[in-house]
Amino acid sequence: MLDPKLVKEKPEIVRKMLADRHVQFDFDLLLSLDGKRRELIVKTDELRKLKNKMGLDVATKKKSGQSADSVIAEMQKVSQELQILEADQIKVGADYDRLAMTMPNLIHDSVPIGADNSANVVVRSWGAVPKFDFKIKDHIDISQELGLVDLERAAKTAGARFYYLKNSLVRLNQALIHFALDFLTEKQYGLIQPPYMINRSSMEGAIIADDFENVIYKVQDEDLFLIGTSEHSIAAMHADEILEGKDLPIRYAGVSPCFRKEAGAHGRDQKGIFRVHQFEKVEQYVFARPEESWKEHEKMLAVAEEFYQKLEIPYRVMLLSSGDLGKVSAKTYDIEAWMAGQNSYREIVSCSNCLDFQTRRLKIRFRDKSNEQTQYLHSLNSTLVATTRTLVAIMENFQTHDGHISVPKPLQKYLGSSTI
RNA sequence: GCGGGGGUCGCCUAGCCUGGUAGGGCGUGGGAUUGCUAAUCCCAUGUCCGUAAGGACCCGUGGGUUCAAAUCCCAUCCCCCGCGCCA
Repeated sequence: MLDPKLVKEKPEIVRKMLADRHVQFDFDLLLSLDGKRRELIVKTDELRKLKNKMGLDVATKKKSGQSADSVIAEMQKVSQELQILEADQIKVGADYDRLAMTMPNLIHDSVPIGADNSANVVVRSWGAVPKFDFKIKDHIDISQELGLVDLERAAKTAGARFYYLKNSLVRLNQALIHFALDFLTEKQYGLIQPPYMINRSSMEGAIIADDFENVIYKVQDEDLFLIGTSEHSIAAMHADEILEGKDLPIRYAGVSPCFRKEAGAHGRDQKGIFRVHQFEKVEQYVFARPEESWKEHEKMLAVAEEFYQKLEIPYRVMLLSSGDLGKVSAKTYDIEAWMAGQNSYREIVSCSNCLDFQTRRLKIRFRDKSNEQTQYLHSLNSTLVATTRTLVAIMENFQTHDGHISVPKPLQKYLGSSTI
């Protein structure tokens, strides 16, 4: 959610953002609702003032033994009038909120302007693309031949985009998680294993309405939703809190399964475990002071890059354009890993600065001294590792001529072997 | 799941029975006083609308009763204690 003051005072900034993002949004309606909303606030406030004054009058009269009947009769009228006006105010307020909650975040100046991902910019590349002196396979073939994934049976029991991991791939999956947690622990991140289901109001803090349709699974008959990432749980964790400035920045390493509908992804990455409804992820989530969030953003990206360098997975860093940017994010870097079997770079990390967009929705503020004005924090999130996609990269890049997989060095100790 | 207790403006707490401006303590900031420190005293310390003056809102949440609700009634969420069930 954007600062209502900014929306009112500098609408041209919002209009430019909407144009740059190429989103449909009825901003004029929002402005007119905002005007109505303010107008009704003033009117009801005045009526309440009158009512409060009369109430006092009644109390004083009664105490001194005088009759308050005429004031009470008058108050009755005012109360009725107020009730009607209040109903109006609630309706307009709700309309405004509903619309305002769907408005995307501001865009940072450094973000390239463009309609879609074709305007994304390569920031840098790391690592040499591996060369093979034999005919390489993709992760589907490799995993089938080594008995590491069963897609057919998963289709039978759960549907498309599910999988049974088997044998050493189960261990490799766990090894990635274990390594990622050790890696972030060393960097002083606090470990968090969050609720995998959260209620609607918490979920609304982290995401925008469309996502409920396209990515989030709902639990039947309960006010509960399966998280699409631990980001959702962790964002809401400090809702309605005032944090102490001395504790900032707060850096969390979230670990959880992630559940995603993948609606609208029909036909893309249909087979294999690249795009699935469920996977494990270790996530970086940071609450920072506003003036420090851009520094933290670069830091999180650097942490993610270091992780893939340790795994020796070649990658490139992309800066997403305005049209490709997620709605809650003001700036996003993706890390795309080289995937030999697909002969291309594919997304494995998304690193975003959401500014005060999420914290404003969730009322997460801070201050240095208890009598100071509170400020909204900035929140940032970045993948450290989403296991299935990294498993794809490992299987494809580390395949050997005899049809096996060599295990990246940092994972060997967790796995207890150097090949699969 | 059942029975009992509870949720008050950063933290603690009074008020609820008996409806009528939410009071106190702590913390924090400022000021006064004081060789220094400490102690003491005064003021400030939530959200929203407003350029401001000012005003409204705020007692877990949502309804209801009433001229008027922190207070009475109903529903609901969460926490604590006991019982039951349970990996």
